[in-house]
Amino acid sequence: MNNVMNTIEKNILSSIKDSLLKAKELGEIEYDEIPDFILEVPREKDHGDFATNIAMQLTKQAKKNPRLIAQSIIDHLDTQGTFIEKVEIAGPGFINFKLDNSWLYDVLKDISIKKEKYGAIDLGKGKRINLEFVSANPTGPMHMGNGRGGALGDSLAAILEMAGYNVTREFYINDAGNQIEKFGQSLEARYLQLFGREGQVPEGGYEGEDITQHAKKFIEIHGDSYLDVDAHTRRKALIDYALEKNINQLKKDLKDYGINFDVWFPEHKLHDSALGEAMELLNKRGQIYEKDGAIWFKASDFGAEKDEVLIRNNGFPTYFAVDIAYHINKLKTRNFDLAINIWGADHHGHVARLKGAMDAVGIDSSRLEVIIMQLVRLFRNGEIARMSKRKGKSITLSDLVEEVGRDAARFFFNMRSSDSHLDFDLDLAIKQSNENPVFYVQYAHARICSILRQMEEAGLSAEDINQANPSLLKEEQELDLMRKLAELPGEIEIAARNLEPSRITRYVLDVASLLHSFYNACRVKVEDRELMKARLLLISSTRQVIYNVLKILGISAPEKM
RNA sequence: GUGCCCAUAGCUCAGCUGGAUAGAGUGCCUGACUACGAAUCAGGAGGUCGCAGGUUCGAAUCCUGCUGGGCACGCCA
Repeated sequence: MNNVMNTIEKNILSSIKDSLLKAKELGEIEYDEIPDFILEVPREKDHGDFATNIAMQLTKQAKKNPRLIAQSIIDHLDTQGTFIEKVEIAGPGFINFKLDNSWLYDVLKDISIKKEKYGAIDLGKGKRINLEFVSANPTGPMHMGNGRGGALGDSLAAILEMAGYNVTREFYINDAGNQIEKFGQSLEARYLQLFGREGQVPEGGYEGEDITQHAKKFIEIHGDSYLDVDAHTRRKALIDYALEKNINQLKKDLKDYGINFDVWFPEHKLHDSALGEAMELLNKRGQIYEKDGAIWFKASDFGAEKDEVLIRNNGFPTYFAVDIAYHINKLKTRNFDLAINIWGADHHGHVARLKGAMDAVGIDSSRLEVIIMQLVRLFRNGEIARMSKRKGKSITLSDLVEEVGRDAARFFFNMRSSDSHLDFDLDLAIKQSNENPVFYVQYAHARICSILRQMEEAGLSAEDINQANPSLLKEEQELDLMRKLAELPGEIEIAARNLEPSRITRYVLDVASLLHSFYNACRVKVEDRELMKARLLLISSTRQVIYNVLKILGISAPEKM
């Protein structure tokens, strides 16, 4: 999908390259290869619409002052058929391109045609991505880390889809293994205790009130019928009951949070055959050995710090072994082009060995991307809040959504880049004022909708607006706003390449800010009917861009507030 | 002790593969509603980019060392 800005960049780049060739033929600039250089939108408006550092990058090869090189390039630059109006040398040797404003008018047309699709690019070319995120343990409720991971993952999925990838949102259900064992033992302990029998929550087990609640509810259904059966049967019944309830609760909480997964992948599926096949594969390739009664993977041969146990001396597989089988399933069995995992910082030590394991079984580990997300701290009254005041226990994701709302929660979690620690200010998130950035953006959207509603009073239809003449828009605030709207496809590309949704959050804040500036500087409802139509087209396009971005972020775009 | 992440305005953070005078929000100060939503806008003050070296036309950005904080180093997940 081509877009206005992209086309212009391509044209300027090819003009520069043509000019360089001519300069070379004339002996003005010597070079073997064109070095890497940048064509960017400069931060300073005085530096034009686009700028390049090509002349500075050529100094070494050309052995010439960059400003002289820049002059040669400009001398031979063919600007026919481009929007370039003026070219200047600036600073140490930048070449600044000032464009005719008419390119911005094309952007408005582009938006009015593409609508919800404006911003879409074909970077991904339909490549299949498996994006696994949240994957909270089904042994209890979700916490802040799951909230951040959920917001990050879902928005990243939307960005990648916008960038032309085919994305599967996946949740891995840890419904097997050691922690489920502990879960069962904890449930059993409470079950027995409720009948006055001896019961002990195991070391590292689950002490939370929710475990007791499960046991009580279980008793309401099954009474004492599991009191005198063997422990294995009793635990299995308790686990089956509580796990299903917890998983259903996870699904409900995530849905309330605006996240819908395509695949819920249960760990127990891997224990049938995938795990054995993975072990066999590693064995055939000579990547495992036995020591102290356990089976080890030679992870240190593949960039990890040390070797890792796959099968414990009690015969049970480790989490790591199952994870290897899971990622073989993703990248080989299901053959995704790329698997992206979002993990909390406390799992970062796992990255090198899992990538190593992929290489060891012959899967290119660059097909596995792990986003490490730093931890979240909640603040209330300027202090770290760990406990819910009302419930007296740790604050869950559903507590947070209940308190601040889904929009604020998702916006705040996507305001910071994933590798920076996130301080979540609860007081700010619930504030319905100008201090709260999520309201700032939503207000811009509602404000536009309000004006558009009044459009009919002026006897104008959406049709009339789309036929408006944008070249009437000449005010500084109008041009600035249009320039920003033009950047959306480029922002999507950078966010997709860097796997960084927070970039989009900041972008939409900029759009809202420029809209408000425009609004305060220019009236939309003016006497001049043609100008009014053009301005309506501008705000209607702005509304579309805000809407598209908020949709990516999973945040509502209210028409009234 | 070893590895990974972080350190930029009073506070919370941007700064895309090295580029021009380091930006935004918030807080503080001064202004703007008889006009489309003031949940808004315009302006001002506020910096040794943790410290010290190095690489080069150019470093907040890359390299090395140090300081301070987070996380991880288990036959847990």
